[in-house]
Amino acid sequence: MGTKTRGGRAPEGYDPSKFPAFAVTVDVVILTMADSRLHLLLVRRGVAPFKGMWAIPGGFKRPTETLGEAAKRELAQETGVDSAAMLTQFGAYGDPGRDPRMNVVTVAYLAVLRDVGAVVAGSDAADAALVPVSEALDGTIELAFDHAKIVRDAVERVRGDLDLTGIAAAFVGPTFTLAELRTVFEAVWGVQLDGANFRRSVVTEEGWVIPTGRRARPGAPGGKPAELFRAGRMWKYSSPIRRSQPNERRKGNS
Amino acid sequence: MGTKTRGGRAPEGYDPSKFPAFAVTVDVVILTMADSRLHLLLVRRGVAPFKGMWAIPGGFKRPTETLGEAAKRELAQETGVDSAAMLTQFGAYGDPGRDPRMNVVTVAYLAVLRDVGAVVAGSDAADAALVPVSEALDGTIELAFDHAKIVRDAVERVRGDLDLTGIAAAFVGPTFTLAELRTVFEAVWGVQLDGANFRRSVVTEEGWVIPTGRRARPGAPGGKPAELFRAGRMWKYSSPIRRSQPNERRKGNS
DNA sequence: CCAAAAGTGTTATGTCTACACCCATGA
DNA sequence: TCATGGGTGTAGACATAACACTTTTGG
Repeated sequence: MGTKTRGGRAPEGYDPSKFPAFAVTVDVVILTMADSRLHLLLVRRGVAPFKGMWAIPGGFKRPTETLGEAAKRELAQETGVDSAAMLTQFGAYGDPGRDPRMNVVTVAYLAVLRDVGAVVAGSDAADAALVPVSEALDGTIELAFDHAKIVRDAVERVRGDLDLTGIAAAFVGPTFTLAELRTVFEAVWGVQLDGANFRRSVVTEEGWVIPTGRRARPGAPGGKPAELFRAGRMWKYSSPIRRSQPNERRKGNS
Repeated sequence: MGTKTRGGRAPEGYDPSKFPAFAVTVDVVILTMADSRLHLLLVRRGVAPFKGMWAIPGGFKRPTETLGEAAKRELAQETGVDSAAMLTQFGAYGDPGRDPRMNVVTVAYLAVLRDVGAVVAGSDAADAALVPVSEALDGTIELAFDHAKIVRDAVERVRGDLDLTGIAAAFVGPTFTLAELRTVFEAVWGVQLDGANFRRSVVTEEGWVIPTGRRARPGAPGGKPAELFRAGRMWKYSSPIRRSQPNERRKGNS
């Protein structure tokens, strides 16, 4: 950050000790899988503005905590989940007038959880709900503030990160079948994936999934018991232009 | 954003009208190519704290402008570049104590330009400099505040975005040779790329570069004149797990 | 003519897709 | 034993990396 710089040239009109005051909030987009679809945790606002409208959970940052700690605190308050849940900062929003009361800049985090369903069911159903993201994206559910845009950005982030980071594993349990993991990819990307090829991609690629010896029990209709895996380091860097590591360093060609 | 929500349950200890006040600043990491290496524009701080130390340009956000507008304004102030330069928000930083004077949250932007060299040379050389990013990353140049981390994050962002967005084109002129473009990839990724294969990747992939009929004049040592291209829409979504669009929708396999 | 850089051809190797087929289970 | 999903095999299509070769310039 830092006040205006550049020596004495071009004074900025800002005295470092007289800066415009902002409220800083942290909002958390909480995503989870339910019913094979991507869902979003929303809370109903109890106070003006936008009273009674759905919004993503959030609150003021405290001067004594980091942004990440604030996000973790909000997540724990809303869901009771205290763990090292996957929390990713993905954007800051500060348009003038986005909050009619005052100047607010919000820093948005993405949290990926499993089993939020139980959490929501356990809390007061009137003011917290798990809704399909599609309904938030297409406007079926109207959101307070600029939260519609924030949710759009969050979903875009998940789509892009899914195959580059281990974020997919956060949607499923500590151990999971490849069918479960595949469902995450299918829901987030909105496509159908071939189970056979998906398995090969994911088990071939180093560091994605680690087989536990165990197998899951099949569901009602039977079927071969699926292998159970746990998450690996999951890291992958794909790219249209391949990096080459030739024997001799080459420049250009010829 | 939004005050604490969730009906009347669990009052937060925060009155919406009595929020902690923060200064919000916008910092811009300005990257450019020089001497076939990735460079970074730094300014020397003229005021405490960190007086005399190098820092990335930045300044207070005004309540009447968006974060993006603030970044654009800072960029223009520092470089004179007013154009629709590639400006990407990539992070927010708000650790307590990151600014010893007050509570500051900064939103960081990445700007990619060409020809910053001329701009820097034109200004007072004592308080602005173009330095290789490697020197900022390895600590050869010590930066004020948490700017070292901000620069690291910016470079990481460019590395990831290079082949997914059109950001590479922002490093070169409105028209460019493929050798110039390749130099960007090589500098940012720190690799050597085969010129022949690079050309194929980039001209085959739809929407990356568009041939102008013209050719560049070869340099001193001669060589065939290179074709001049301009940037296309440049978009690409690569992924380790392929999306398939089968004739019939399939689920799983069998 | 020579060196240097741009651009094209070529080939072995690897990866991906689609789908056939086998396996293990519940009912 | 039948339906259902899990898991393996595989052939053709396609993409990639490495490098030989041709083209076009400056000196």
